[in-house]
Amino acid sequence: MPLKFELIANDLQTAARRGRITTCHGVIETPVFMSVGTFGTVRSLNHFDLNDIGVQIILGNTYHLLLRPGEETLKAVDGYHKLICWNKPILTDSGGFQIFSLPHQRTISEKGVTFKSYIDKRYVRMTPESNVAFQELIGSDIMMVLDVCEPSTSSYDTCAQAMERTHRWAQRAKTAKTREENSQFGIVQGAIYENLRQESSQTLVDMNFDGYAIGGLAVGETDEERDHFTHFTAKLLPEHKPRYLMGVGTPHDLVRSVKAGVDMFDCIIPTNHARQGIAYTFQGKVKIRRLAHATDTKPIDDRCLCFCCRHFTRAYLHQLLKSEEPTAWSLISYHNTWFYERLTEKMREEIERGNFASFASDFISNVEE
RNA sequence: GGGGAGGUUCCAGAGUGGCUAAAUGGGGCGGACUGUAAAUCCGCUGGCUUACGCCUUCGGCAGUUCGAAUCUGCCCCUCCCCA
Repeated sequence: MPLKFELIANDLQTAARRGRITTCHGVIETPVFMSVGTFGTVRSLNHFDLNDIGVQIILGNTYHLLLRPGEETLKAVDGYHKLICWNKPILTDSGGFQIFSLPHQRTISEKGVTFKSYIDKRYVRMTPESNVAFQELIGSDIMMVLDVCEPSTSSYDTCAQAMERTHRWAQRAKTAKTREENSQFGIVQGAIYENLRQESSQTLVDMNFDGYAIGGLAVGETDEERDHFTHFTAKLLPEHKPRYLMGVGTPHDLVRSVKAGVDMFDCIIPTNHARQGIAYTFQGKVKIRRLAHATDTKPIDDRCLCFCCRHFTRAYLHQLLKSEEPTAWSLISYHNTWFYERLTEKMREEIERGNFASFASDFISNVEE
């Protein structure tokens, strides 16, 4: 059966809402942050870590999985959940973003896209239909349609054309879908043009997807534009379906976007920035590589209850980072993922308590970005 | 005591008459990263100045030269080998 989305509470002062998504692989409490696990693992964390942290759902990427392990392996092992030994929900991105963002050779036509594999240089073809078939083979709980992503700073005409193609591809993906248990989300495009966002939302809503993503943000626009278009687009999406803001973002982005009525997020920031030594806390960002932390015997955050903060000091993490020891990346990734999880958990509680607006404004004004 | 090597900007270490405020690393400081080809990338790092530029730097002192981190003499200091 397709996913079920229930609204548990609506904030009275903002568009924030508290919801619950039920999939074949379990329940997801929203707002939710989804950890990015492109290749089958949230980089430098293992499944025990993810379970301890309380990670509810991870992302996979159709583009990467098509190149490796590929169709044959996934068929042989009976899907991605089994391959990666993960029995909670998985959302798969279609790869639209990779086709847009990777600097390799590719040609995009109405039929689909052909690109050169960065692994073995072979040419790979992908159509909206083959993309769905592959995501069904993956066994994704939530499949994203193949979209056309443009930098948000592109011209109106470019963005309009990308959006229109995204719509046609969305319809084809919808038609190609054969399995009930793999839900499917449409992706709203339209860059930073209100009328395009409006048209895109309406068109996709008419196609009746299981949920809707706001795509094409965090690809070149300013923070203000991103915030504006998140609010603007979220409002256009149906109340009774999950809303997913793709690829976003910083802790501030999350709080602002929940306020706008977004239910789902994913972002590489907590794990990617962890590898650069950046730790996130309710007191702001901490750059562990700074000399100031070389002898700092405090944890990243002395109020944090995560494994890393309960056992290790900034001085130790600093030492590990300077020594390029992978343990640093795991520990800080652990902490950051824990922080994102606690942040979204906190937002869920505050929405339920009817206190979200004040929490959000405190967070935005007091926590250093 | 005899023989040898060397002292360069925070560190290591290039440079061995002008293109040198001095390569390259490291360290430090700052920045970027938002649907992960990221263990990545980009600045700055003697002083003053917005800048042009000026001033002070290559162990010390004294020379040679139009010009010296680079050549000469003396001095100081390190290290290695042999006794």
